Amino acid sequence: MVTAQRSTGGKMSDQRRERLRLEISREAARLFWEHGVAGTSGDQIAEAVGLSTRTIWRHFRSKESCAEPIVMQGVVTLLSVLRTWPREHSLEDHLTAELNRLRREGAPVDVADEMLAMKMIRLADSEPALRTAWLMACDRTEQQMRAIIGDRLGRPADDLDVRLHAASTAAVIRVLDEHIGAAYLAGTDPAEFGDLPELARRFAHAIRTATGGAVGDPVA
Amino acid sequence: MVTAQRSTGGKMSDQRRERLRLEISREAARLFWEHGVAGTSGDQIAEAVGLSTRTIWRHFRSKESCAEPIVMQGVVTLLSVLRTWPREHSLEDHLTAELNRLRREGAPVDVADEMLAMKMIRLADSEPALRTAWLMACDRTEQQMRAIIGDRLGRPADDLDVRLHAASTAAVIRVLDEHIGAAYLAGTDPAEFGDLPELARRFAHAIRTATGGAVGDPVA
DNA sequence: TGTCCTGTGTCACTAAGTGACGTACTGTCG
DNA sequence: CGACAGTACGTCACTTAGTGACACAGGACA
Repeated sequence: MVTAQRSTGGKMSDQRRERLRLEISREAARLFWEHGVAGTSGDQIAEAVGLSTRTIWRHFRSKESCAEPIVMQGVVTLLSVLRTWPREHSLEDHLTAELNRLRREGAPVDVADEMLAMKMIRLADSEPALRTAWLMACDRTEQQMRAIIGDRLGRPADDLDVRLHAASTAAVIRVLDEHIGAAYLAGTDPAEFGDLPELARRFAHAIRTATGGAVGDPVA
Repeated sequence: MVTAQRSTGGKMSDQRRERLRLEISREAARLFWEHGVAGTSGDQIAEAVGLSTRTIWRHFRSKESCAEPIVMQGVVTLLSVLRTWPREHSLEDHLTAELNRLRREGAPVDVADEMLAMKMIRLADSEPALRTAWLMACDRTEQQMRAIIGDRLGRPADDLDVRLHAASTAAVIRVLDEHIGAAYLAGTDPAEFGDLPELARRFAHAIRTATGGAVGDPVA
């Protein structure tokens, strides 16, 4: 009976674990933003989230890494949209349609979380510790892009070309995220980014360029 | 005591500072490889390089970051070659010519350092702490690529397109480095990578693809 | 009900990293 | 040459990130 996954056992589900990590991350990010990373202790994070300090270290390997889940929230939407990209659609069409649909039906991630993510990325400019967290989050993005692109190109995820395309794709997503987040926090008119089709077009164009056109078109 | 030649002036020159950081990094990397990161203490690094532990923390903000300089040695050659890329040459031609010239005249970086760099990148697969160091080194690569590409395209280094191209370029350099390093450490025949023109061609092609052709051709 | 199993709290402990202060060396000005 | 200024380094006390060990609570399952 080892084969079937014990979904409802005494063991904490992965989903629940992720939710807890996200909750810790939220409080940590808030404190980081208010008092800086150096000015925030593990004890403070633990107290803010209502857990013992020991439990914090059971869920995160370091203080900086507490920021990773919330920082990932800045790209999970895009990632989940890419994961459902049908082979017969172009990148532009799919992104536009899905982002529009999400806007209508309500985004899966909290707006406050996205704000926190932007703040962390902003803070990463001056705090090397947070920069590592952001880069690690982008690294995980890249891993997922390998699966998505590998699947789309009909090649293994560890194929060299797939890895190259995934790395470039993750890189441009990161840069666009940094750019948009910085502009947003700087007070640029949100309407400028509110135009979903334009936003989708920019992401799609950047990804298409970064992969030399290998990722973007419909595939047979 | 290390008592390295501190010949010039009251203030330590940036070059001397970098040399010292590299020396510390070498010992740290060697210890990380032999005993793992967790199995290496700051005291051990200090003793190995002949400095006090306090001085180690004056030069590095954390234990993991001690690996950054040596890990950077894996890309400094390529970076320095790219920095001297004349506008009227194609990427392929310049890379081939320069890498050949370096091979003839003797490489600027120690072979042992490159081996250590590969080992660190390898170790980064299993040690998250080292992965952050590797990613931070790649991040610095990206900063330098912004200057190189911005200069070549005749646009400011913080231009969005320049940043996108730089990010993609740094990403493919990273992936190729990981790929070649892993193969090398796995015992693949070095002759396979010893073919400089072929290696240069692969890097050039990857960069050209990752920038949609914007980086690679001669410019007027 | 009793027995696993797992997540968490408590406490003692190791080690990463910092602050403060003293010292030795080096170049500079008189 | 000698006093001065600046900087890198050593020493030591100290804070805090992070771990190991063990006990306890609560839910699943017989």
